[in-house]
Amino acid sequence: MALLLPRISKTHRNLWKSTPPPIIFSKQLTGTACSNHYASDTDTDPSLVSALISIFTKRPFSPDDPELKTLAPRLTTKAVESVLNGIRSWKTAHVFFTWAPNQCGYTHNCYTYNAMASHLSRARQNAPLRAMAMEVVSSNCSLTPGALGFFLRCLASVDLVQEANFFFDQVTAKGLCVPNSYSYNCLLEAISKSKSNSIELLEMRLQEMRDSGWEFSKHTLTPALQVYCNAGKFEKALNVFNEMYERGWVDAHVMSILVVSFSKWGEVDKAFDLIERMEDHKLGLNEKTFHVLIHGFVRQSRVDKALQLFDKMRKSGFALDISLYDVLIGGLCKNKELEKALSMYSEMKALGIHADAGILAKLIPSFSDEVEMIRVLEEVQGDLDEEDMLLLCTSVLNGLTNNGSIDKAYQLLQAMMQYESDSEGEVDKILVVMKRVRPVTTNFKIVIDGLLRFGKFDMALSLYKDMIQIGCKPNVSIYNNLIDALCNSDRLDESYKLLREMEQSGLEPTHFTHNSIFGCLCRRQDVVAALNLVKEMRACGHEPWIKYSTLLVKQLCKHEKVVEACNFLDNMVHEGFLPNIVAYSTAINGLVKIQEVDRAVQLFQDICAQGYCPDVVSHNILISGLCKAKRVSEAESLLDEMVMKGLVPSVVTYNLLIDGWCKTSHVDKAILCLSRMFGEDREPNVITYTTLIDGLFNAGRVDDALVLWNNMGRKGCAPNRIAYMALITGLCKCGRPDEALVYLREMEEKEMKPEIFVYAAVVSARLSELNLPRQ
DNA sequence: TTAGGGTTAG
Repeated sequence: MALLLPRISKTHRNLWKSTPPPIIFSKQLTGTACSNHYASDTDTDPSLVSALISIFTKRPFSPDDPELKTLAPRLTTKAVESVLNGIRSWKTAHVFFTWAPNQCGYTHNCYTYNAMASHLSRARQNAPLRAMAMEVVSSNCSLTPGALGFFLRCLASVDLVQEANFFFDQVTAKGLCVPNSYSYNCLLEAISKSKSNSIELLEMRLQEMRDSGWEFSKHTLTPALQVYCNAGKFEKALNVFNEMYERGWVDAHVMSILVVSFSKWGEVDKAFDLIERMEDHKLGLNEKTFHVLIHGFVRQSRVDKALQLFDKMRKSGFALDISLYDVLIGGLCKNKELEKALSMYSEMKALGIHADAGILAKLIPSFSDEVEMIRVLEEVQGDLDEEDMLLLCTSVLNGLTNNGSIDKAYQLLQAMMQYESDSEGEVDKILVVMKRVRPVTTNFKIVIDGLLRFGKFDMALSLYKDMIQIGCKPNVSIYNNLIDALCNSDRLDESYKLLREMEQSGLEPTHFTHNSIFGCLCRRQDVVAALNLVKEMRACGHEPWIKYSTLLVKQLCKHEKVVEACNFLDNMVHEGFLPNIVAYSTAINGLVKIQEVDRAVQLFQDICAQGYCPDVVSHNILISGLCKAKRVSEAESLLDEMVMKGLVPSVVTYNLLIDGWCKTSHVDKAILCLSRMFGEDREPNVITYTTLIDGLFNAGRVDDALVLWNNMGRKGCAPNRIAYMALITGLCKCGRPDEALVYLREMEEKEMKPEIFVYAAVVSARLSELNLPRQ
């Protein structure tokens, strides 16, 4: 392709460089190009042009108008161009444009094509524009590079980017045009408007330009920057920007491309910073960019910056329209900044901008009381159609439900259900308004959800039945919420009934539906039903939530049904749902709790062999079991094993061992364990200290216990109720009731309530001191 | 709308 392009002399190139193309379509472009080309034409006869315009715009238009026959022989391309530019309607222009080449001796040229193309692109008439591009090529119409650029811009302005590329290639291949850098820049601008990633195409065209000796200008690099920004290619975009910066080509348009891109990339602060730097250089954003940025900032949940931008826009004197208020009020409502939203609403009213249903729907839930919400609805109802009224009614129902006025919402929905019924004699005006709107599924969902939130399950169920009654179909979400709420109150039969109704109505249960019921069965410890449901879930490809499986295991273990718990886990494996380490740890803990330590160890080893990697908590559970069984040395070996595996023992791990050593009368080993904690940089907690203090008292080492108590305080570890109770009972056990009493008072001063046995210990110790003779 | 659960002291 590049071979078709002639080498251009340096002076010629510089000419193009010094006259950059205008950014926006301009009549001047068409005019200038035309007058140059048709310098030899006789001047257009104004009477001919006005006569043609008059005939073609006259209603009814008749192609057989005798005057046309006399005018036809005088037709020139220049006249056709003037007529096309003088007609307002694209359709009329098209009729004239089609009529002209049927006249003897007349053929369109590139300027008449462009005049028509301009009409079609402004009217967004893509199909005829596309057809015209093909016609230009097939009719072998020559184009100047400027005319080619203009046509490309027409195509690009209606997103016919592929067509623009194809057209460019066709006219160059057929030799109808020798494109220059301007034509290329127009093509690049078209490419930069493409919605799809067009980096490859851009780079290909840039290479073609280089190969043909065309110099790059601001108008070459601006679309390049746009393409890289659109594709999120930061590095490449930065390179282009730097080049533009060095050449002094950065202008407000270039900056706007960057600002909008930063906004799209979520870098709102950077975008804002850039805007402020633009202001320092007296570069302003245009109205469209302000709009794009305000919408973009709100989309990025940065209403703060959007508001600041809105303020700048206001100060720059731009018109503030409803769409801006809409997006800002929407953003503020979403952020729960209701006061600000309402103040924007007042501001827009003061400016004489009428809020539409969309804005009102966003605002209604911000009103604090139901009277106000309902008043807005009553006020605007005369001006709105049914669709808008439905939007507002939905918003009112939402607002009432969120405000806790669920009964009012229920009452209004009941009124909507009496759609178009007789309202004569109705006292409550709002009910009359509501009866004019037919309720839809969303309305039922809002009120049913509200009722469920307030625990009014029976009302919710009855509303569900009502909606079916009036022919409104419940959706998945309504079924899920009803089923979940019923399951949470253990109303299992009704949940199953709804599940079946859901399936019969053609709706597929989701994993949430199934898991609601699965959770209920697990809470009930109904292993058989749970496994049956799991089979059903497997058929649907739904995975049972592990938290419920674990819950079932825990419940079974709590009731000493550890064997059943283990069997359940085996069955889950059989169904293809592998329990995780947490579920297994729960079962291991169950075994520990019924003193089946060997079986606990066995299960632990089994799952290790299956490839599970028990974590710190799983190890702690086993260590706790071994300690309780007084197999503390084995427990300590397990600690070493953990470390070898790369696990970092937790405070709980050490606490368990300290307790183990204390309870087996090896307090010194427990103290060693505490030192090990310090060595490992593991901060002991109140449980560590309490455990050891209790151990020291039991070993009769009162002073050591008291030293540790004081150390604990010094280390900033505040004793809690259990720690105090251990200290007091410990002192009593060691025959120091007076000191015990001091700490008991201290404990009471801190408003910690001791258990009865603490008082009993003090009393008992006191009595021992008295050494009363046995009766 | 939806997960993540299991271990320690008197």
